[in-house]
Amino acid sequence: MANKEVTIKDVAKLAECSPTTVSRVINNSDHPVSKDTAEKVEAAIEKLNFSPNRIAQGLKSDKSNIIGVIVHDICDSYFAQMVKGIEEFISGHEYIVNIYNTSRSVEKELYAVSMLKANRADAVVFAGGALMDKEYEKKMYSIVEQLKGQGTVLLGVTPHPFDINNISLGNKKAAAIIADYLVENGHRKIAFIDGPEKLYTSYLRREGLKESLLKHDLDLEDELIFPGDFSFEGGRKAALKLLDKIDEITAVVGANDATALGLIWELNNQGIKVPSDISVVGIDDLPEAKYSYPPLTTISLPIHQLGTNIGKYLLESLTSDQITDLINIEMQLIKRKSVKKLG
Amino acid sequence: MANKEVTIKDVAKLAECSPTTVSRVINNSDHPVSKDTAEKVEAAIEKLNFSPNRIAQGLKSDKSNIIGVIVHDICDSYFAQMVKGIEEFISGHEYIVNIYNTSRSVEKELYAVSMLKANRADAVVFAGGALMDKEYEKKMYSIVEQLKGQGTVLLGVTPHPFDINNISLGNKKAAAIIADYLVENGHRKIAFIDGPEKLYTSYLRREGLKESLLKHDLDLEDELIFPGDFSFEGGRKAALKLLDKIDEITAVVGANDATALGLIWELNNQGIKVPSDISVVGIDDLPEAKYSYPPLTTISLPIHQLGTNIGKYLLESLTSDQITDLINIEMQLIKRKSVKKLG
DNA sequence: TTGTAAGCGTTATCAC
DNA sequence: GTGATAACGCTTACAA
Repeated sequence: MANKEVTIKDVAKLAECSPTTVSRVINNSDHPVSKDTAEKVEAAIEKLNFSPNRIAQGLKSDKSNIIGVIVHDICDSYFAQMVKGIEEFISGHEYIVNIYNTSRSVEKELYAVSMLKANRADAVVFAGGALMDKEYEKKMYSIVEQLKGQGTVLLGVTPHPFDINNISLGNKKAAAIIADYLVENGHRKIAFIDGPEKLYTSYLRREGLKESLLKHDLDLEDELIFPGDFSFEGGRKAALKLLDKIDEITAVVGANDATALGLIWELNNQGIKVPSDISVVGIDDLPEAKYSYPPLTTISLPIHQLGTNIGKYLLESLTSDQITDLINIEMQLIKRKSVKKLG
Repeated sequence: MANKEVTIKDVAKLAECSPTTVSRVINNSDHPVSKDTAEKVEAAIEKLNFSPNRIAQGLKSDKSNIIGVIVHDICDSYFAQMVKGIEEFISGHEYIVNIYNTSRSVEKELYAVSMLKANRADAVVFAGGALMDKEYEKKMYSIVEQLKGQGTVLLGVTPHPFDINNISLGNKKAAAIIADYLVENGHRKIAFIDGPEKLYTSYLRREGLKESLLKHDLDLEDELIFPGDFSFEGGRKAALKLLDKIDEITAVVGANDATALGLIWELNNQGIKVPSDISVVGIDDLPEAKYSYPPLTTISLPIHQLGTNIGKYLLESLTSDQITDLINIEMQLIKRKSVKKLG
């Protein structure tokens, strides 16, 4: 910007009419405009390469056309998929998709939300899971309420500790399905590579596994829960720590696919065969999950489709008055080659 | 938005002063304000949870605080890295990072740019390579000129066919380094898996390889150039086509890492050993390149750092008057295990 | 069918 | 130190 901008006035002057008329033309207003003037206006717009200043329109209409998307890490395939889905749907409808990477830092989450508030975002998607942190909960609660006061459409993926519409991803259920499947295949001693410590999603997946195992009278022992961080590297490191207990266990569940993939890689690297020596399962079904050695058995959460659903939901909430459908995500156990059936 | 927004007037009323004074406080203006009133204003801001409407500020100051980033596909690790780098730097400075996925479609590229124009973006990064397409060149040229007229800061990664500041990634040089290395290792018959057809980056990498091979009196034969699309899947498909010629060639260059990785995977899958049966090289050095079987020899382009450099450059161009440094990217041959030294 | 004027929330200019 | 007022580019009553 900064330089000289073509405004509605310039168009009006060239078309020899008032700015009002120009406005009516560009907005296809139902207020009548004679064909003659309309054509003159169109011609002027064309000639001047005019496009209405959406900032100004936004100020007037009390809409920013900004949709904030808060993720933990766009380099994580999981988030990239989701963001892409959202963007596909939303950005084609003249919205600005504004992303924030927070690295699961409380500070950055708060920063993102305050920016979004200051920019009067029309909608905000909390695409990353909630943080289990007192400060996060308290301050987020407050600012989210302010956002609501502004009329912002809010949507969370997985539960969040403030009062917004949350899409359930069925994290507990996913882990439960895995537990059942593993037990069904004769596994009794199962280890778990955890997700990020403060992340609620980690908690849900861990507890889901624990609870379901308990139903089979099995324990997820504390010393078989290894720390992780939802990353490939985290999975690799966990594999190294797992080595000590490798003879005690027959299967490992990674808190997500990235973890499971890193796990498999390092296990292979250490000469341990998957699944003959040990079985591995993940959650997410990332595109790369089918290309590991062996291909990863996992739970598919259709993340990209979730993204487009989110986009659709937002668009409906923002523009139409009809009640929008709930968003349902169907998960599915994808049986590939990383689990062995035990005698 | 839509509901009731807290404005500077509300703050003024509560602090018993004029909006002007409030404005001076929130902007740390050098215009004097008594300590007393300043405190009352601060208190009122606190109490009302006021944050200035950046849309309105933008209208006034002729700045949108929007930085557009146009990529081909955010799910592509290459772009995810770059966007993350840009976002890290930029978004912390109160800018809105607005991304567009264009899937290398002329239409979507144009759409993105016109949106960015309408939103009076302060800066636009053409993060994806240029398309080799007449319509793209012509229409882009026109709208880019309009953007320039608005004072938008423009930056291209790799050359673009319109007059903007472009960062050279050294695509030709990267391919040349690979050619030299392969020849040095005794390879004479080399195949190439191409990138997307209309993409200028593909052209550069292909020509770089061709030219450098020629210096060694070697030919990159047309029938040894296989189509690809910069994706893992594309690499896999190419591997299948390559099978026919497998006995003629000793090495394959993937136009990027994703391609090379897909190639290696499918080659393994077909029982062909890398590098003992055939050598494979990529370009980019994605994080995942070191985890293939065998780890991929490639050229490292520090994409994430490039992203932060871009962020820095934009910020400087936008805010400071001092001349900004050029952005230099150092490439490097990363020798891993996918190339065999021939007799 | 067209146009005038007020106002969206902010800030720069110019008084006082 | 403080505050009216106009203006940014646009839209929306309200007139004509």
